[in-house]
Amino acid sequence: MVKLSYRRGLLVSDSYAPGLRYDERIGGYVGLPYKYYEVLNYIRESGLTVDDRVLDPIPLQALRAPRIRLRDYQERALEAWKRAGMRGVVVLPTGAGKTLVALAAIQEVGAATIIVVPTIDLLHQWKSAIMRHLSVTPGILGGGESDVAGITVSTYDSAYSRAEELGNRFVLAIFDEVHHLPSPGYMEVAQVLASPYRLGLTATPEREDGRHVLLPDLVGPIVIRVSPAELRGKYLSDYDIKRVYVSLTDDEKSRYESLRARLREDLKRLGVTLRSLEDFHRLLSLAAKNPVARDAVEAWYESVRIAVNSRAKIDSLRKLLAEYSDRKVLIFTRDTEMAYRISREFLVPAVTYKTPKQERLKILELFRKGAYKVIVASSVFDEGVDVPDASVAIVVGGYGTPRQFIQRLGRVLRPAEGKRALLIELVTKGTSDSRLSMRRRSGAEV
DNA sequence: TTGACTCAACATCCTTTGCTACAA
DNA sequence: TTGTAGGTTTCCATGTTGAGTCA
Repeated sequence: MVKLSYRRGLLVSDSYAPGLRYDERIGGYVGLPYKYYEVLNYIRESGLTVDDRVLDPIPLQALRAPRIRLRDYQERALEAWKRAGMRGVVVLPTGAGKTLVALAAIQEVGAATIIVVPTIDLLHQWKSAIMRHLSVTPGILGGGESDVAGITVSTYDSAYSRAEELGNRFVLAIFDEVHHLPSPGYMEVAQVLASPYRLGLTATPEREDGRHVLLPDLVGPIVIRVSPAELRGKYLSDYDIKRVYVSLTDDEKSRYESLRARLREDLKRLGVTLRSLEDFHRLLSLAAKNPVARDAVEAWYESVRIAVNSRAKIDSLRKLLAEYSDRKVLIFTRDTEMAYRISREFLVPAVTYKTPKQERLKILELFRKGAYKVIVASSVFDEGVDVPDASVAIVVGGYGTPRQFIQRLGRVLRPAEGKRALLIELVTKGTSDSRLSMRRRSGAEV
């Protein structure tokens, strides 16, 4: 008989299993609680019996709401997750109803569940979805609330600070926007939870730092992946993606070229070549001590700024806004400077991280009602914010990540009668901006 | 309760017209 | 005219958020 228990953020066993190590002080084998499922399976497969005292789930009132009706692809997602032992990541595009799949998973498991989300906005969205579809009031951890219940929604930060105390209280753990989970800090949330059943939700699992390779260990493998292209025209609005190429002005061009020459010269002096992201990281760490490296980084940063925020994009934007004056338009920029420049030039409201919360809500509300036809935003609307529907997205500037591109596209894909959405990318020819554009689209599959 | 503030954590951050070649 | 194809480590800047503190 093997004894298995949970003690202050640790899984404790009186006999060995993979993932556990011997601890002198405890006088037994210990490991991170997320190994519970594996350890339990290992012991059972070894033919031993287990005195399992790990989980102490919070009681959950019977879920009386009728079973959630799912669309065909949502049903496939749920089935794939169940087949994988109720562990894994479901990849669905923004607006395809990931939440419903998760709520159906809660009904399936029928036991204490924690849902972890990255923003307070999502905290509230989940709360209302749970009340609407499951007729249960969930506990809330985060945004000033601290209330634990059979179904609890928490921010990553609050879950992190209370993980030890809550580690063995939930049977199912759902991680919304699960691509955040592999970050060094948030990862500990997944590791301290003993929850044997796990569901990750995202539209874009891949991370620039490559840490998404940790997801199978923390949550489970990707069990289904549906791209926006598969749902267009039926469950998501049909769409077109266009590119509009612009050129630098003579003035910008000479500044851009002199900055690039400065960068090349600095790199030559340093004996550094930039062939990979690692090379660039090396340059960044060098810049902390070395003035030539610092100058190289400055020249690089400034040249990118010129390319991404070129004057011709403003002119091009003017034409596009006139052409689509009868439609709701979301403009996305790379930085706050360009967002405010566009806001001044076209007299449209701008939203950035500097916009006070109340003002942001007001702008979104007026956009929803149609009083505002155009909003310009930096990257604040990329994720975790309930942005009212628009039918045209104009990407003035952005990162080179497929994730941001997919998320921005997702902002115009909410289906409506007779709607055909449009995403227009403004790209400055012959500069690092075209490389960024290439990179973000190459991985996006849209 | 609110708002203003600070702090910590997270995310992004790469190649340059060359030299090839070929498909859409 | 545009797109294609690969190797693996700790922070120059800026942008963004949640939590905590204090008035």
